[in-house]
Amino acid sequence: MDPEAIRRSLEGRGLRCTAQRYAVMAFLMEHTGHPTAAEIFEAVNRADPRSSRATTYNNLRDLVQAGLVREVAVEGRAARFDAKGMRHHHFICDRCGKVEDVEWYDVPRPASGSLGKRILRECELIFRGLCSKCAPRQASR
Amino acid sequence: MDPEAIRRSLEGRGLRCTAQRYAVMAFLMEHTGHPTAAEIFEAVNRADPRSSRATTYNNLRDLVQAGLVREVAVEGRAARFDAKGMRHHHFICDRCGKVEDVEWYDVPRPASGSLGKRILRECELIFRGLCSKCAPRQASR
DNA sequence: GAATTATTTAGACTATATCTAACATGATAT
DNA sequence: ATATCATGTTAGATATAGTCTAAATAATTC
Repeated sequence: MDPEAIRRSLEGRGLRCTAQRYAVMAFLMEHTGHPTAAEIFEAVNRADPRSSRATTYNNLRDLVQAGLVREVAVEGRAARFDAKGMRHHHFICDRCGKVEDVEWYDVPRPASGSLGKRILRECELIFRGLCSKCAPRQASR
Repeated sequence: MDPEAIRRSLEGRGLRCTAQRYAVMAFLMEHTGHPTAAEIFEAVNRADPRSSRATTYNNLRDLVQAGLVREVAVEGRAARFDAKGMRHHHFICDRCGKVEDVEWYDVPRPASGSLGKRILRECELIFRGLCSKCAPRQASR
């Protein structure tokens, strides 16, 4: 992943490219497995530069606000993050909570009448069920 | 709402119809505004029977597992619940976090190839943006 | 390089949810 | 009816996830 590209995408959104912020963004781009904030914090701190927990959360918040990162809320579990690269939908495993990407396809928008005065920003599709690891186990219970 | 119908739906799922559990279910059926666990706990305790916090959470978990209640995870906020009555999609306000229902319409399923060995249970659509209350305010910032 | 602004930090704090172990209740069998 | 047993409830402790604060540091601008 090109470091300059990351720097540019941060600065293009009005965010300074600090070592800590860069580390969060780079980690998300290299690890597409939807890590939690805690996992990102740990990963970033395995090597220099160090980053405090507050900074990791701050940077995740900033990156989400800037539209570079997506947060996926998972019921009863910590939020998970991914860099907004290629568009995709999400599959969440009922059993282990894993979040996986599902190939993108267009989703029909709701009739404008049912939205009223609301302003629609985005439309996401979430599939639920059992991931390929959990499916066999569940079947045998 | 018919108390007998609630009792039957609980027992049909192997859950005893206790006063506390009934209260949670009845509250959710009467209040379609997606309350949080804390709100449900408070509401149930405004009148008899009393219910502890743990019981409220236990019952919500049981009801979700039984498929009678849906949990909607909202980023950075407490989970919200609704009785699974009529099928609907959800609209979540970026600004105030409110969860609103959007009229149901069918969503095309993913190509079976992109699901692999996963077992698909359901498919939900989440719209994001600004609710009708927040839309005007945001425009003027 | 001084001033300004954004960012980072450790640790306290808040919010949300789960766990524990004792007790109560409802269902079943005798 | 009463004993038995599984299910449900409870208060409070504990865990987990995330935010806040105020001081220190780093980046940017003048």
